[in-house]
Amino acid sequence: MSARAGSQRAATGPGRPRLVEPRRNAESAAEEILDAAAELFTRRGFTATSTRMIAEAVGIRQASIYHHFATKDDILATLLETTVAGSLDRARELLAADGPPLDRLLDLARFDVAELAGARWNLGALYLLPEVGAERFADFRQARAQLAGAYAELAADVLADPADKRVLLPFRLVESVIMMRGDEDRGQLGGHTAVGLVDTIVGAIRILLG
Amino acid sequence: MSARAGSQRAATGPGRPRLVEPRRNAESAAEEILDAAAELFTRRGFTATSTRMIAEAVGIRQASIYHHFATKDDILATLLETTVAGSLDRARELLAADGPPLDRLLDLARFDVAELAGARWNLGALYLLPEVGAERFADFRQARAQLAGAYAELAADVLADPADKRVLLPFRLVESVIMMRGDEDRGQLGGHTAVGLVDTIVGAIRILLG
DNA sequence: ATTATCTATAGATCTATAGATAATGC
DNA sequence: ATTATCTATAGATCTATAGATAATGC
Repeated sequence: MSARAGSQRAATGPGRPRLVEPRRNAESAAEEILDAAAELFTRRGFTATSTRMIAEAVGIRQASIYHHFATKDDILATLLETTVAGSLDRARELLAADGPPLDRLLDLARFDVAELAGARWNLGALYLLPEVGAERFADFRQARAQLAGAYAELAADVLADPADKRVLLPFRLVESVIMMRGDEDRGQLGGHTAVGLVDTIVGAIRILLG
Repeated sequence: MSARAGSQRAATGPGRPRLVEPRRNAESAAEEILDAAAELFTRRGFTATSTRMIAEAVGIRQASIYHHFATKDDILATLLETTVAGSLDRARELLAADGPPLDRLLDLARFDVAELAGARWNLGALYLLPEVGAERFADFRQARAQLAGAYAELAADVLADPADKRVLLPFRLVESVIMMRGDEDRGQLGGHTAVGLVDTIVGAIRILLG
């Protein structure tokens, strides 16, 4: 039984062989492309990342990307949708659930912060790309607005006052992990790590609404 | 005395005349370019904004930009440095000042939040551009890291414990105005405005460190 | 003479398409 | 036959430079 480091895909299957063996942790060519794009889009930005760079990071030719995605926009749209989907499902469950609103809010916050802090790349940084303001990504923006709305609704229940402007803060504290990770990646978060700050952020939400 | 709407520059002076009259609120051609670039970089991003778009927003030809800035990078570097300089000066004054650390921290926070919320464009969004990670902008990143350090130092004095991880939160709460304004610009901040949240954010910092 | 603009363009991209090639699968 | 890759390239940019032009200032 020959061991292969990591979980790179086998280089077999239909189609003309690649010039270079697969090296990304991914289960399909499309996922190799998404993984490389996630790394590059979060580090360098969307427009500043060319399809050639993505292809080189995967180990295929630039044109081969277009067998899996019709446009470069579609790659970003796929990344945005898959990263928000899990949080939004969880938010809807917790909105409909019973129990103290504070517990449900902190549950949601812990889930999101852990995901943002622990993902292989700083996927939350995709939300901050200015290009996401384009009409093409309106569906994603709406999903994210619904997630923000769920945070506000739970917080309003905790405070028993929907007019209290503090209802907006839990979502923003969760988002702050994105900036912390960005600074961490550039070695500018002092001795801290985003992962080590999960409890601090969740604790801050509890204090603020207490 | 003939009135001229706004404070556009007069179209006189040395040099070949423009094809179109100045229309930006600015005191020099360089500042017209910076104003247009600030609007476009914050809305669309750096790489996605071409020098031609900036020139059209000013009312000059694309090549004319290069009489005032040697490269496109220099335009962004100028914007970054001018926006962080005021905060950093204030932070240094407050670090050296007497008085309760909490008062000084809240003073700094109020100053920064008000500036971020009230500026003509969402200049804070420039800090979030992935392109700012490039070596070219290392000076700016260092200045911003020093600002973050000033917040942490004042917060550590308030808590009388530099190891308390909450020292990192005031700076992040201030930054959250950038995201709020971004959502506001896209009509996704509900009925709120970033300006209307200044007191909420400063109040949250007080609660967290109390 | 100096200045700030203009026109024109070189050279380097970048996205996406067309069509060839080399595997597997039936 | 189907699939996934490859090579080649069209057409549209984009940044920056070269040099002409039309003002003011001395």
